[in-house]
Amino acid sequence: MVIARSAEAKEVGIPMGEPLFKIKPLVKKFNVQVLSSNYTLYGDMSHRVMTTLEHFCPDIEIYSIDEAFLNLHGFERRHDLTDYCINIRKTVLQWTGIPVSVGIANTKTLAKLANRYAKRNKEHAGVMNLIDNPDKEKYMKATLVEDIWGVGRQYTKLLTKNGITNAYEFSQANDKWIRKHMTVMGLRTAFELRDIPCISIDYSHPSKKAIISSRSFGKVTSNKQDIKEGVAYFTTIAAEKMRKQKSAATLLTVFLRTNPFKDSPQYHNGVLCKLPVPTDSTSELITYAEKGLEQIFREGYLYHKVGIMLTGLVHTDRTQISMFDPEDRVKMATVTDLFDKINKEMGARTIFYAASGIHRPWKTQANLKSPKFTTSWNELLEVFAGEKPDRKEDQTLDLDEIEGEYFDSDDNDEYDDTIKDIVTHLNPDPEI
DNA sequence: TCTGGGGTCCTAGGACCC
DNA sequence: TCTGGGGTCCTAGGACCC
Repeated sequence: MVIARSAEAKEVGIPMGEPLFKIKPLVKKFNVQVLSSNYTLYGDMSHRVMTTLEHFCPDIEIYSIDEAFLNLHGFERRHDLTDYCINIRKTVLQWTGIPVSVGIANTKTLAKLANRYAKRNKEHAGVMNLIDNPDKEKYMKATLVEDIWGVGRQYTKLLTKNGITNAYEFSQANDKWIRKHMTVMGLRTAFELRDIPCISIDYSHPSKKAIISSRSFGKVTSNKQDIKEGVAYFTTIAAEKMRKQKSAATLLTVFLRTNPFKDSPQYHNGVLCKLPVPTDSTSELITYAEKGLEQIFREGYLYHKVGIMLTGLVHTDRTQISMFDPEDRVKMATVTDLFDKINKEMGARTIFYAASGIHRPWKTQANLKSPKFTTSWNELLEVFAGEKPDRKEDQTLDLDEIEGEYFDSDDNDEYDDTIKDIVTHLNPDPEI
């Protein structure tokens, strides 16, 4: 499915949200380069960009993988803000190869608006300053309501119906009307467009309140075993993410559904499991997730997607224990720690619960994935002077092949010893 | 005739964001 | 053949408490 496009792809008419098979002719005709998403690579590059930005301004809110707000308050005394940001842009490009655009304004909403023009209009060189800008009203009038940060599809419909079509008109609309129809969120947006800051910059990295892990299957399946594996797999992923932010879950939701784009019989359902004691243990969570699945699974449907969600998150240091808890939590924590350490040092899924599947036939397709150039030794970019030497292994190894090599290798004894070494190194207690 | 005032927690749904 | 994944905030209503 198309989830991001370059300017060139937009130009030849590649639409957002279309499944690839529907746009094959366009792709062929214009030789459009198609890539499966590679979040490891994007995460690493994002981190490099953000680190670069911190050189210029320590007060930074990392808003998403590709956006950040910098608080330049006070910088105007020593710098021309536009020049300063042109320099930021230049440096990010030089250090990371990533082109960025910068919008400058007194509020976040206006900065986002400015950014749109910085990005689109070549003449602005990627930077656009709306502070004391004589053309500010002109730009606001040229911005459709649907392009305002905080105005989505539904509000666009509502506003258009009421004769409000651009950002300027929205900023001038009646407060009571906005409050009534768009709640305080809408009113905050309107205030921000009037240059009154209502959305503060959040420098803290608040921990997540919910963690979801779900995926569409590469192929629909009615096989309960596959679905059970999927549930265990997604639970593993979510639990690892949760442990990284030192949280434990009190609630676990399991959900599954058939393919809504098909004419086949439809079914979707979810169930919320209350955990007796907040936990971050993968094995315990898998147990509950499987119990949840038992409750909602129905035979005879072609399932397309399953997932789990962890909520009611509390800090691991502040969990309420139970007097009647049958589990040995100390032992469980030791196992979990070791599990995470091995996977951190040896690579993801070096050790995993068999419940989460080995071959995972239901795996999502990602046939066109780019290499993890910056985070995997096996996938480093190679540069050759002259002709490329003959090599057995291809540079863009498929994950399956990597796993295959690993497990099929003849020297399994050596492999076992390595594992043993690592385990004793990490935890010298022979009991564990 | 006339029936208070101030809270919490939970769930579901709706809007938005990247 | 084939249609993404992961989040946040706000509101309203029901059930309950003192």
